[in-house]
Amino acid sequence: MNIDFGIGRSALSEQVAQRLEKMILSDATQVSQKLPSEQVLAAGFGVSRPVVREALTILKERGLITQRQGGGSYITTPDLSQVSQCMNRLAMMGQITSEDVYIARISLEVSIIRMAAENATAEDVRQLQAINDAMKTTDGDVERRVQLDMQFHQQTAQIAGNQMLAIFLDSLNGILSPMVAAALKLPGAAQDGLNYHQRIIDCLQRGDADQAEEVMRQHLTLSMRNWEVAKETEQ
Amino acid sequence: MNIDFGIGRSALSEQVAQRLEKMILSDATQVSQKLPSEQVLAAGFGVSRPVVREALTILKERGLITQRQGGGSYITTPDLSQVSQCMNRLAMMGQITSEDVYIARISLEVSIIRMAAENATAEDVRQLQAINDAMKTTDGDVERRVQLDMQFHQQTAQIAGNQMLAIFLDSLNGILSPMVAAALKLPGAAQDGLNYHQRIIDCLQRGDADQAEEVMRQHLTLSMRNWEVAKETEQ
DNA sequence: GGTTGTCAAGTTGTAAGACAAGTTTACAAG
DNA sequence: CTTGTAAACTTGTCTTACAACTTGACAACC
Repeated sequence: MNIDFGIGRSALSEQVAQRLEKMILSDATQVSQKLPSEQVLAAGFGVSRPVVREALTILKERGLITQRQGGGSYITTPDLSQVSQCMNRLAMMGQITSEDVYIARISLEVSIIRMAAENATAEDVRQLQAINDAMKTTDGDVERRVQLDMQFHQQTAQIAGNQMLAIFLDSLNGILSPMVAAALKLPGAAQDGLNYHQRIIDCLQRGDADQAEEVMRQHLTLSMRNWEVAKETEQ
Repeated sequence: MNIDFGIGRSALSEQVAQRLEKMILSDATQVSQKLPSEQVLAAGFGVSRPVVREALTILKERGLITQRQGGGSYITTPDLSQVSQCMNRLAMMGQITSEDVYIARISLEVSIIRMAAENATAEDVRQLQAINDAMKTTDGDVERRVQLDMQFHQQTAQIAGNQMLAIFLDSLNGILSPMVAAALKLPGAAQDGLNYHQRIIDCLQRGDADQAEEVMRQHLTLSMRNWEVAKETEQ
């Protein structure tokens, strides 16, 4: 055995993974297609089955394939939440500061709300209103309140209709959630948030992008200040 | 053997990976610390060595550890480029449209250049000028020209001083590069870009954030139009 | 003919043992 | 104290084996 298919002798599994990834990414029409069995792949690449398994584990982690025991390996499209998970790890390892995240949030959402105001339909406005109404009935349940809050802002990104910006915003949620939760502890902050949301909804209904942008900027700037204060008092 | 440490019987390696990840992320001070050997881990979790190896492969893919043959496994901080790689895969698999990416770019860079104008030092301006000067001497070499172009914009993000926005912008580069390269094929586009860059540099030197924002928006909007035209003529 | 139950083949998940390749450590020689 | 070497340790790969699960075909039955 040990037939050499042009693969060097170090980091074998990495190289096999790279080859397979190239094959998969080269043609997006292959989604849901079945991969050859691990045995066949091992024979084809001239390596052992464990090496192929490691390569497939890497691809699985990258979201390019899914495996079912006894079923086989199938090509899939990566999940959008991967970016978010990546970001959370970066934050956990101290690579990103909370201030930067919040400032980035403001930049993103100001752009998003402008686009949302230009695109919003009556149905869109109704959904936002429903979320904001639900937030009014969460007295005490901070976790639920924060969840709905995030959902409100994520919904504006959906209305804006830009997938890229939606992914960016989503990638901040994991880091933002505890910060928003802390900011909500300040007296009046919860009601303030509701009011701002309502004003934003009204802007979207009128299609007033300029005003929506201004209100959102105020809303998030104040929210960031609240978080800073809450952080100080905790220490 | 087969001692049960509380881990179920399906997706063993996933569960081991999750446990190890929690241990690693729980304390950021453990960076560069050595993990127990695969044998010890296997014994500790009550699983076989291949299972531990798969778990470590997952962590390696997530950038949380590095392994050296004969040396051991060490905890590391994930690379910032991981987000970029993620995004490239999403784009490759057709999850993101090029239009969305370019619009997101404009949103990001408009915010970035404002912050950059407020922070820029004389040294920062000098570096930007150096990049732009280098771009003037790349006649014909489109690849080099695009590379410097991206570097110019990435440098503004560094000047802005927000790590989060810098990561976002960097994550677009892989998708943006071929688009910028296509746009540069139009007559006059290259010279136009240089002029816009120069105007932006001047704004930063004066600390004129409003003007910088306006010029950047013009620059990128025109660049996007050029790409759209170039794309049409190619087909 | 259509449906269903059963079985065999194929596939992934896990285990165990072995060796190769590289690193680290300890110790002895200088 | 330095240096060289050997032993122990660790990761990388291979092989074999079996368990768990899925798929597909085939036969029995309605």
